[in-house]
Amino acid sequence: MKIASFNINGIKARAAALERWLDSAAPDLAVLQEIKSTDETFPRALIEDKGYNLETHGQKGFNGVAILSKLPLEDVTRGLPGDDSDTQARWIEATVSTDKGALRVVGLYLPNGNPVELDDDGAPVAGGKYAYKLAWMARMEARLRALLALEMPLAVMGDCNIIPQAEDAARPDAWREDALFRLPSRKAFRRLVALGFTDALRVRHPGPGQYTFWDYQAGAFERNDGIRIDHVLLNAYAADLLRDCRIDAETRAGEKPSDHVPIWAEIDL
DNA sequence: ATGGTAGCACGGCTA
Repeated sequence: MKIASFNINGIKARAAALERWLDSAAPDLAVLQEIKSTDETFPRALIEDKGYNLETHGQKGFNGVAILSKLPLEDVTRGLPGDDSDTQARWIEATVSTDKGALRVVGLYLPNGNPVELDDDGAPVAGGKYAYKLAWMARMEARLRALLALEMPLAVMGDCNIIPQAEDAARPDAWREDALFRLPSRKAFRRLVALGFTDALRVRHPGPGQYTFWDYQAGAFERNDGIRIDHVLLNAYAADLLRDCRIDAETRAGEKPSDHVPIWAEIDL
């Protein structure tokens, strides 16, 4: 089973690019981020006409996540628990089953967190975007603990808005104070991974220079000024089934591309 | 310190 994650940066603007990728990569399941669409206005036919089931968790204008799958999507849940006042659509879950077993899948769009606002003591300013990012990651930890307790294969995939290590950026020094790379962000992410996850790309293809995002501005892609922020995290049950993991970087060179590219994993299920 | 690009939706926010 080939599972993938792709931040498409607007489903309406990305119809052609998404279609090209679905036809060439042919994932069995994919989580999408930044659909920037409500559930009602999502162009479902684009995906359903290719034989995929589709579940969306949308929002007008911003954010929004979705899961598409050739297998039926079971036990679908929407939203990250832990804060009823949070209206941002950044989390969706579903289960798929084959004759070999079942897989629980999380599709997530972790908050960017910029601009970083700190008080005089260096603490994140309450109500600011950076405080929201860290609080969201604390809620994510609680949900991941509950999912790990299911003791079944689990894939947590999406735009994590975290550069895990210096080797995951072409110019790490340019990101030192950024919400994607500053030390408290990396520590919070490391804490999540340490709950019991494997970074699928890192174990299959270790080393620097593997990016999933290049800014639209200042010719970042042409200069290969990229960062690795889209991740496939597998619990031990799923990591035991991992065959391969790759980044489809060539999609960034296509017509009207997203600023992110897909990452996929082949799982023996 | 600023500006550079893109999406949504048509003004300004988000990234």
